[in-house]
Parts: sequence; C-alpha cells; structure tokens
Amino acid sequence: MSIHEVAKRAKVSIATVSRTINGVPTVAPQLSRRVWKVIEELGYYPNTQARSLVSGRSRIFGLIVSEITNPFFPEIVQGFEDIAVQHDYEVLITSTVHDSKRMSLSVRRMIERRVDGVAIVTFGMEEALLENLKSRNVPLVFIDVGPSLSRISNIKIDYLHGIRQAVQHLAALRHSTIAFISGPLMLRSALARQRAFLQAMNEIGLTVSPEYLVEGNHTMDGGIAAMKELLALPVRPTAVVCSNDMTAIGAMRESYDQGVVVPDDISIVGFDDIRFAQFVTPPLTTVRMSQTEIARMAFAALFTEVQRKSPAPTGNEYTLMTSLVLRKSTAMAPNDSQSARTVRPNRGTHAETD
Amino acid sequence: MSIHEVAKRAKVSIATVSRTINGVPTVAPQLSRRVWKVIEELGYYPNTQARSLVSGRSRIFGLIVSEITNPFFPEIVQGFEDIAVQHDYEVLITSTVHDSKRMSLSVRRMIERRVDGVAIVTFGMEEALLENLKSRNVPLVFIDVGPSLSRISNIKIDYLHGIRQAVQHLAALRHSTIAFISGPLMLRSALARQRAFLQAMNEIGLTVSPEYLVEGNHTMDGGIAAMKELLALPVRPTAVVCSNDMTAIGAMRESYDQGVVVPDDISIVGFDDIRFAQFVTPPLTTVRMSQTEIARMAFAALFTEVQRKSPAPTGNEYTLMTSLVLRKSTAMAPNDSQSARTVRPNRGTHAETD
DNA sequence: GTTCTGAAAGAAAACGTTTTCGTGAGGGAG
DNA sequence: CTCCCTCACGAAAACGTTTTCTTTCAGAAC
Repeated sequence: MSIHEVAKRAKVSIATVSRTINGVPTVAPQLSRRVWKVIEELGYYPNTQARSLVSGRSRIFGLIVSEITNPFFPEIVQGFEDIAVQHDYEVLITSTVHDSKRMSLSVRRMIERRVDGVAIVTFGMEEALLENLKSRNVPLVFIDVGPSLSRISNIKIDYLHGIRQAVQHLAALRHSTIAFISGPLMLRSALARQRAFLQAMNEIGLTVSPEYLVEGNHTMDGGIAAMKELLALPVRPTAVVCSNDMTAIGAMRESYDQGVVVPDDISIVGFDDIRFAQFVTPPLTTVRMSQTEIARMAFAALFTEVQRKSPAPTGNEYTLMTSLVLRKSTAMAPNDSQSARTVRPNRGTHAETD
Repeated sequence: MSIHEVAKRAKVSIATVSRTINGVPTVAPQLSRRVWKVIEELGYYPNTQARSLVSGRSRIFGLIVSEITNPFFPEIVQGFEDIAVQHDYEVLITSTVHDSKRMSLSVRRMIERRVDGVAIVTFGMEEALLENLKSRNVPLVFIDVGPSLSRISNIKIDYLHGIRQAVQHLAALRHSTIAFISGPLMLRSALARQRAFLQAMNEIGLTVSPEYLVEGNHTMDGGIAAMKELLALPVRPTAVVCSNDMTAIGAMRESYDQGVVVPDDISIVGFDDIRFAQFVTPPLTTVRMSQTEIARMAFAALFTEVQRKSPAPTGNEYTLMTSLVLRKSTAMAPNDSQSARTVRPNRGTHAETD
C-alpha cells in the first residue's frame, strides 16, 4: 500500500524504492528489477499528494472557462486535457458561469490545491481573481486580455486575418451590402471582432452604414433578434457575418422562419467554428479560431513558465491565427444585384464598381 | 505561507491554528478571533495536499466520461462540478475518447491522486478499469451497467417511460408506420432503447417490420445514412424515432437534403435532449434524459458511500426517469394515411384501424 | 490550604514521499 | 599492502497538516 510495504518486501530501504520509481541512475540494475517486481505484484501506485508535498510541485494546472456547456469550450477542455496527460499533468477544471462568487471560489480552490499554473480561458476580463493568483506568483495564461507581467503569458488572437478572408470571400461572390451582428460590445473580444470587420470592409472600399451593424449577445436568441432587424430593413443585406457561431445559427433560424433561404437569398458566415457549425443546415461557413490550438498554446505557456528557472520580467506571448473555412452557408449574391427576393426593387444606395 | 507562519504571528502553536481553521470548539473565542485575523491578513490558505495526506481523504472525485466534446457530456460535467463545489469537493475529469489505453491511464491517475470515488459516465462498458478501482475499494458509480457489489452504485435509466410517451405521441398524431434508428447494438444502452421502442409499439398494437429498424451509430453521419435507407423504402415511414439526438439531427439533415420537410412530411423524435436539440431547425422533439439529474445522482451516490461507516454489501441504486419533450419536429401524419409525398401511391402493407 | 477536576493549549507523532547526508564495501593506484 | 576514491545503498530530515497525548492552569470541593 505504501512505499514502506514495497521496501519491506523487496528488502531494501524506502529510499531505494523511491529512487527506483524515479529512475535515479545510481540504483543497481539487478536491485531495480527486484523492486519493480514487488511494485508490480503489489499493484503499488505512489501517493501523489505526498510526492508533491515534498517536491513543492503539484503537477496540476487549473483551467478556468466561462461555462463548459457553451459549445465553444468543450474542445478546449479536451485539448488541454490531452496535452496535460501527455506531460503527466492533471487538470482542475472550473467554470465560472459568469458568477464572480464562483470565480473567486474557484481561484481559492486552486490555490489550496497548489496548482502549478492556471489558464484563464474566459472572454470577459475578470480582474478580481487575478490579484490573488498574481500575488502568489502562480504562472498564468490569459487569452487576449492578460496584462504584461512576470509569469503571466498571453495568447493574442489575430481576428483580422480570418475576418478579412470572410469579407473578401463575400465580396468575391458579388456581395456588397454586408451586415455584421456583433457580440456584446463590452466584451473586448467582441469589440475586436467588430473592428476587424469594419477594417476589412474598409480595405476593399466597402462602406457599412450603421443600420447594418447590429449588436447581438453571442447567443442564438441574440442572433434571431438581430436578424429580425436586418430583414426588416428597406434594403436587406445580401450577406451577414456574425461575431460567433451561435449568433449565426440564430440568424439562420430566423431566415428560415421568414422563408429567406440560406445561402440562395442571403449568405451567412459565423465565427469560432464550434463543432456544431458542421451539423447545422446548411453547414455553416465560418471563421475558425482553433480551440485545440488555444489549448495547446495555453498549456505550452504554462509549461514553459514552470520549467523556467530565472523569473523573466514578463511571460511569453503567442499569437493564434484565424482563418475562413468554407461550407455551404454562403453563395453568390442574388442576381438582381440587390437584397433578398421579397424586397421591393428599390435600389440600394451602395455604388458597386463591377 | 504555512501554518507555522500563522502560528508564529498569532503567538500560538500550530495545533491551535489548525483547530481554529477546522472550527474545533475547544478553542477560546478570543483566541480564535486573533488567529483568524492573522489568517486574513496573511491571506493564508491551507495546503490541501498536506491535509489529505494525514486525513486520508482527498476530497476529490473522479469523473470519467466518453468524450467531453460529445454534446451529451458537458452538461453532466457542469452539473457534477456544481454539486461538487457545494460540498467542498474537487473533481478530476477524464475523457477516455473510447481508447482503452487512455482509460486505464486515467484510472491510474485517479488512484495516484487518491480520489475518494469515481463516477463512470460512459456508455459502453469498460470492464477492465473496474478491477483496479474495485480492488482498491474505491466507491464507484456506474450508469446503467454497474455490477452489484459493495461500494458500487448504479444509476438505472428508465428508457421505456420516455420512449413509450414518444411512441404514443406519434400514434396520437395518426402515425402508424414508425421507424427506429438505433445506436450501435453492441452498446447496452442502445440495445435497451431499441427494446423499449419495440415494446412500446407492441403495447399499442403496432408492428414494426425489420426494414423499419435500422442500425445507426449515434453520430450524425449514422443518422444520415440510416435516413437514406428509410427514405428509399417503397413505403416510407411517416415518423422515425432515433436512439439519440445526433442521429435525429442527421436524419433531419438528410430529409432536408431530399426535400422531405420535417415535420410536415415526416416526424422525427430524438433521444437525450442535448442542448443543441433546441437549436436545430425545426427544434427537435425528443426524449429527455436529464443530464443534470444524472450528475446529481452520481454525486449523491459517491457522497453517501464516502460517508458510510459500515461497508454495505452493495451500493445504492438510483433510477432516472426519461420523458418526452415536445418541440417542433413532430406533426400530424400526412393526410393520405401513408408515407411522404414524393412516393408513388403504392399502398402500404400495414393495415390501419382508424 | 490542599487536592482534584476539567478546560484550554502546546508538544509531538503521524501521513507517504523525496532528498540530503552519511556509511560501508569494493576496487584502483601507488 | 595500504590508502583513498567511488559507488551503491540506508538513515533521517523535511514537506504542511491533523490528531493524540501531555501539560498547564484556574477554579471547585473538601
């Protein structure tokens, strides 16, 4: 049951057993074999708690996400776990559910378990929790919003790249009246996406008047509501890009309910590429922000920070590309060079060059 | 940083600090206050590893799921975590990804961390891992497939109840040619669902000939393939119930692609009620098997087993009801008393009584 | 005033490891 | 043959707690 039992049966000291397990080279091969044999037949597994008590390293990373039930996160959790086990790390998962009580509780739990680092993958900055961890010098990695401090790494998302691809894809399909359904604008990541959209449009000389810029909330209901607005416009957009996939799915639903067919009458593109984007009808063209990649980077950030001997003045910075993945929710703009079919032939205000 | 620091500053022994933290009543109120004050201002959090090393209880439960990215599981994870934190438990999540290597590795990890119990929420019996945990006398809870042994609890699912509701709902809508797309039949839970379907049909005097019983694999692709078969039948079913929601979503997709409209031409009902069932178009009528409830029961099973002083000969048994939730994917059977619209008016072979 | 009782606090053991330090044996160099 | 070094191993300290066992001290009983 404990190392003592193994030691007794192998007729060695517990030190030798420990050395054997940890592969310390100074133990004679023959002895090592004997010890291993006893370990096997006893089915002995070392007690990690005792181990990390003395070593000072728990081999646990914390992972804080907004909510596991949000389809964006499971892939991250899975990816993070995958790499963690490969490196003999355990992961403590926590979802804040947007509740700051829970958030601080979960931070406390992690500190009590003496995690070696924490990945905070939650859109919407939670400044409060930071203090506690920071002051304890726990390596941290944020996505998009971390401060530049020692032991704090950051994963930057290159929103523009993918969104630009989306916009240019749409433009190539002769769309010029392109709307954008944003996320809640107080979210940094949502704001960044909207800005990227605007910039991408601007780059190719397309203007977007304010009525084509509507604020959603990153849920399906938000997408539905926003799409209602858009479809009620005198000049309907022929394409709409959404700040995330759930919004896009809502938009598709509303289109369907109003008999506007995607992609023939209107093209829709999402953002995130959650798994469900493939399962929706029609499969959603969307900008991928690889969740697996985020997980990989987050782990790498923590891991290198743990290995580091001399504390660097600031953590590492990583950048994640986004890129368009084509599926079936986009198509050529409707032929009359203007809006969806049920609209009166009242010409749009946007000059087109082609 | 450690309890010693607190003791020194409060000018007491570490024993007193420990007692204060654990609320042992023999410490004088005044002293207690003094100690707490120091704890606060030091921001001291006890080291859980040291704690559980001596107490012998880790206050960690393991949770083994098939794969977090399967939309069925996140709700379970979330639910389990919710209750766990309420009870001051931590949870170690692991997904086997149907890989027995990973499975046994994860069991090992859990044993090394000395979990107080493990919930195995994975359809598809994994006999192998059981041995290891069982022999170590770790409380276990299975869903549907656990053996009746000491310290092993079981959550039984009442498949029949919900599926019967579904079948009767369909019958009430004048459907009589009802097909069933099963899951992989080597899965116990899949088999049980099919049996429940057959029984429910039988109860109301409906027969189901073999061509209306097709085997899927619990994925969307499986649903698509199965639906292809069904739609190619000389007499199409007017309704199909599926062994899980992903299958149903696949079936809906294939219907859509063939221009068969749900629910007007064909009714579809799913099983599980994963979150996405609401988001699909049209929203899926399905049999709910509450994931939150499963999580709740699993935790309760483990928790009561941990509390138990005298080992019972067998663990507890719980039963989870299933029940139909109506949404938009079912409707009256098409009027011609027979199959979907695009089919030649070649009358079916099933006598109908109404 | 002495002894006894009980409450409150401290000392120390224990939990299962890793790791430092020490020790004995074996072997090479002189 | 002796000395010394190296190598393999064991003894014991340390990690941060909880808990058992002691000790101390105040007050009650006589």
